[in-house]
Amino acid sequence: MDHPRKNLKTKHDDRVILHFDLDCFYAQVFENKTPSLKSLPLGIRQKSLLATCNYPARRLGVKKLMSIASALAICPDLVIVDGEDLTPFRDVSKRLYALLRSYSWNDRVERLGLDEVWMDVSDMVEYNLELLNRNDLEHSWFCLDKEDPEKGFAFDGRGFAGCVYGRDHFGLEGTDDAELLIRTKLVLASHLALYLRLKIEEEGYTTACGISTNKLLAKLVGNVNKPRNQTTLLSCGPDGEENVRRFMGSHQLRKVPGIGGKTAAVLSDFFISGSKPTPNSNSNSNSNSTINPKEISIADLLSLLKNPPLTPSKLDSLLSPLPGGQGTGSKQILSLLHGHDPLPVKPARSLPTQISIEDTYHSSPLTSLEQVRQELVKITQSLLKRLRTDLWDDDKKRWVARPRTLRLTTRPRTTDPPRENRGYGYGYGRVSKSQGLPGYVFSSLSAGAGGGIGNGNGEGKGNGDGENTAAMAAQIHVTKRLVTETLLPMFRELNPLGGPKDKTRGRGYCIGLLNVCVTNMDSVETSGSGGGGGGGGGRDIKDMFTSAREFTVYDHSAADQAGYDAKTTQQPGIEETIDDDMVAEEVDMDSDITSPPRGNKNDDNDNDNDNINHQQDPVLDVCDYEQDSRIPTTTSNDYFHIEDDDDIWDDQEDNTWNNDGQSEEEDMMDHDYPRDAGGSGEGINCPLCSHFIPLFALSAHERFHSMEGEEGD
DNA sequence: CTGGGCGCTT
DNA sequence: AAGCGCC
Repeated sequence: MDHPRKNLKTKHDDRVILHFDLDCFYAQVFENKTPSLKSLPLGIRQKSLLATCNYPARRLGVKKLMSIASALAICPDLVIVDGEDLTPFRDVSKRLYALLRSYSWNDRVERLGLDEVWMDVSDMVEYNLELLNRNDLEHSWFCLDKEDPEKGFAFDGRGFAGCVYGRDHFGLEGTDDAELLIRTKLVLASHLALYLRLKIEEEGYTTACGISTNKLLAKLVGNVNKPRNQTTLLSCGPDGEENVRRFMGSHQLRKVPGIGGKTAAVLSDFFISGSKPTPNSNSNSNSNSTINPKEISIADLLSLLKNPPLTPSKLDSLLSPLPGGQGTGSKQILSLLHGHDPLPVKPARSLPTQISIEDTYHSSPLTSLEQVRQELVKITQSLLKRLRTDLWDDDKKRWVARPRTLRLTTRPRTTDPPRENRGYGYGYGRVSKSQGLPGYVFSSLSAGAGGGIGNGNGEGKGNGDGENTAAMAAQIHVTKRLVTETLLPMFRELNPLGGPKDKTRGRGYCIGLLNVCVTNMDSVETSGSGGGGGGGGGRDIKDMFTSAREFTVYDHSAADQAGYDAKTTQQPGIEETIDDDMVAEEVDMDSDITSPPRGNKNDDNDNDNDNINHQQDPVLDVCDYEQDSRIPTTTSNDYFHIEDDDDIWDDQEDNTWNNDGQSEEEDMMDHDYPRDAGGSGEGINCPLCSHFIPLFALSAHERFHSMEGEEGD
C-alpha cells in the first residue's frame, strides 16, 4: 500500500530508500574482465571508446576527461578499447541488479542506466525495527528473510554504518520518542546498505550508497562519499528538515536529477535577471556579469524567491519557452528544490520497454541509398542479436516477449552551427516512423540454436558448428529481408528525395543518424492458468544467488573479519559526522569540466567486433600483484577515481554556460579520495616526483619515469 | 563540436 | 511523433 499523500510541506516520506552507484562502472568491468592487464582508468571516454592507461593518470594532473589524442600524447602506452559493444557491461549490470533484487522483499528495485539502482527497503527496515532489542543494541541482528530468522547478519545498532550527513546528537538508548524511531530506521538501513555493498564487493565491484527517505535525497547524498562509502542523510527525525534544507541548498541547480540543461538555464536566467534589480543581496551590486549560471545554487534561487515565493504558475510561465512545455513539470521542480520527491521506486521489470540501436554519422553523413542500406543492415544485425540475448529464453526455448512495433528514426546532419543561445526549442530534426514488426523475425530467429554470432558462448551440445552457421545464415537472411522490405521503404517515406525535408534539394541524402527501435513489448505471459495480472516476471532471480544467501548467517566476530574493517574502511559504530559547510564543497566536486572531450566519429564502426585490445605490457608482467583477491581491498579506483563516466557529457551543450572555464580546481582534490578509505592504502612516495604511489601501480609508475628519461623530448 | 541507449511526457 | 532528461 502506498502511503497516503501527506502535506508536502511538513513531513518527508517515511520510506527508506537506498541508492547504489557503482564506481567507475566501465572501468571496473573492464578491469575485472582482463585482470592480466593491470591498468588504471584514465577516465577517458569518447563515444563508446573506453580508454585505460597503465600508469596513474591522476598523478600527472589528469583530473577529468581528455581527448584520446592528447591522452596518447602524454601516455604512449595508452590502451584504447573499442567499447562499442556494450554486452559485457550489460551483463555485469544485470548480474548485480539481480543480486540486489534477490534481497528485496517488495521487488521495488529500480535501475537507472547500467550502474545505478534504487531500492525501497521500507518493509525490511520496519520489520527489523520491531525485532530490535533496545537493551542490547550493540548485538543486533538484521533479519533478511521473514521465513528464516537465521538468515541475516549481526550489526552494532548503536550507530550508523558509514558516514552521516547532519548532526546525530541523540543517543538511541532509552528513548521512545517517535521521531527517534524514524531515525532508527535509517540506522537499520545504513547497516543493510553496508551489508549489500559488501555483497557487491564480493562480486568484484565497489559502490557508493546513499540512504535517505526518498529517491532524490538518496541519490544525491550518495555522492557525498563517493566512490566507496555510504552516506546517510538524516532527513527526518530531529533536525531532519533543516538538514534537508541545507543539503539541497548547497547543490547547484543542475545537480538535481530532473533539472536538466534546459530547465537549469531557464532558472538561472531568471535568477540573474531577478537579482539584478535588487542589489542588496550580494556585496557587489552591479556585477551581474560575474554570475556564472553554473554556480547558482538552490539556496541562491530560493532565497531570491522568498517574497514573493516561487509559485508553480510562475514557474510554468518561465518554462513556457521550452518546446511543447516539455521537460520536468513545474510542480515537480518545486518539489525537487525542497528535497521532496514523491515518486516511488518502481517495481522491478523483467522486460525493457524498448530496445534500440543507433549510430551517428557526423564526419561523413550518408548520402546515398546504398550507404543507408548498408548501415541499416549493420544496425539491424546488432538489434536482432540483442533481441535474442534479451528476449529469448534459452532454457525454455521461447520468447519471453515479442515487440510488436518497429520504429526507424533518422536525423539529417545539421549543417547549421550548433545553435546559439536564445530560443530553447528548435527542432533538432529527429523524425521517426513506426510500423508493425513482421512476425517472421521471431520464427526465424528462434530456429537456430545458441546465439553464437556475437558472444561466442560454447553451447556444448555436440557439434554446435552446423547449427551455429545455420543460425547465422538465418539471422542474416532475416536482417536483409527486414531492411529491404520494411526499413528501406520507411526510410524513403521519412526522407523523400526532393521533398521539403531534403536539404540537399534532390541531390541526395544527408543522414547524420539512424536509429532502429523495437517497442511495444508483448510479454508472453507465463503459461499458467488464470493469466491474470501482468505482474513481475521471473522469480528465478532468487535462485541465481542462492550461494550468496546460503551463509549469510554470521556472528559479530565473523562480521569483523568478513568485511567490516578489512574490506571496507568504515567501521560500525564509528560514524562520521559531516558538518554542513564541508558538504557544501563536497557536493559540487564534480562540477566542472576542464577540457571538453573531442574527437571525431568516423563511421567505420563495426559494431560487431568485440575485439578488446589487450596488449600485454611486458613491464607490467614483472611486477607481482597480489593475485586473486576477488574483493578489491584498495583498488585503483579508490585512488584514481576520475569521475563517473556518464556525467561527463553534461553541461556542455549549453555554450552560454561557458563563461570562464577556470576556477575551483584545487580544493576538490581531496574529495576524490574517499574520506575514510585512506587508511589501508599501501604504497610509497615516489623518490622522483614525490607523489604517493600505491603498490600496485609502482612498476607502471617507474616505467613512466624511465620513459621520461629516454624518449623524453 | 561530440555519445549511445533508455524512460517519461505531451 | 518528438521533445527532455538520465546514465
